[in-house]
Amino acid sequence: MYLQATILLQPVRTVAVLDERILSGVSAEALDLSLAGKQFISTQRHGKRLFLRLQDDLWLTLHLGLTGSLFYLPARVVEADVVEVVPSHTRLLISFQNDCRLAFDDPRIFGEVGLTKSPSIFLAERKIGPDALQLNLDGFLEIMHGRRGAIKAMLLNQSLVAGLGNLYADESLFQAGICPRSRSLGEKELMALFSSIQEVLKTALSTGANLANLPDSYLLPHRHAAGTCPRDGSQLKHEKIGGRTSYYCPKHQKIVG
DNA sequence: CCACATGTTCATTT
DNA sequence: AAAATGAACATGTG
Repeated sequence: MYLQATILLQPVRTVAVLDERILSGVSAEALDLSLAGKQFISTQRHGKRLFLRLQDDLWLTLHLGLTGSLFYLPARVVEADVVEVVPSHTRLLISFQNDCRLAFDDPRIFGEVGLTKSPSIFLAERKIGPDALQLNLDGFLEIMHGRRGAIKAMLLNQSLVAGLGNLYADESLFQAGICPRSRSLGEKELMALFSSIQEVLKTALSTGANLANLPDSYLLPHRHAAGTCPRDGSQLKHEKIGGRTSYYCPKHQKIVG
C-alpha cells in the first residue's frame, strides 16, 4: 500500500494543521503533541477509513471524504534549502525527521482527521458496519434480510456494510443486473449482488482505485448522461435514489421485489 | 449565475 | 423504536 511504502517507521518531526475544519475530536495542538517524535508502525483500512498505528493505544484516523488525497512528498533539497511546495489545498501536513512529508490535500473539506485508541472502538462509536471485503455471504444476507428500502440506499449506508460509495454501488448493481430502485431482494439476487460487490471492489483495489484503469465492460467508464450500456448498447438512465445520482441500464438491470 | 458532484451526519418522517 | 428519507456541509467545475 502507498502509505506502507512511504511513511512507516520514520519519526514525525511536526504536524501542521493548515485548516482546522478537517479535525474531528482533537485540537491541532493535541495532534502535534501526540505525533511528534513518534513513528507510524502499521496501517489498516476499514471501508473508506484509514487507521495509522502509532503505538499500542494510539492510532491516527483518516477519511478522504469526497475530494481528499494523500501525497507523499520526498525531501527536495536545493542548495541546502528544503523546497517548500505542497498541493494547493493541503489541510494537514506531517513532516518527518528525514525531511519527507505527507500532505493531506482536500479541496472540499469533507475529509476528516482524528485520533483513537483503537480502530474497533472508533468503528463502534461511529456505528460503522463490517468492511465489504471482510464480509462473507451469510453475513451479507443476514444484514440485508428484511429491509424495505431501495437497495442502492442500503449499499450506501456505511452502518450496514462499509466500503461502497456511489460509484461502486452503481457498478455492483450493474454487474448483478439489479435495478438500483429494487426493494426487498430475494436470496438469489442478494447472492448475485454479493459476488458482484466482491469482484468490483477487488478489481477497483487492483487498479489502485483508478477509474481510468477499469475494464470497458464496466459501467463506470460509461457513467455519464450520454453513456450507453457496454453489455447491450441501451441508453443509460440516471435518477436520484437515496439522495445520490444513480446510473443504470434499463434493459438488463431489472426491478426486483 | 445555476446545477451538480466519488461522502457523512443529523434531523425529520414513516 | 428502528428504518427510511432528505437536507446540510464547503468548494470547484461545467
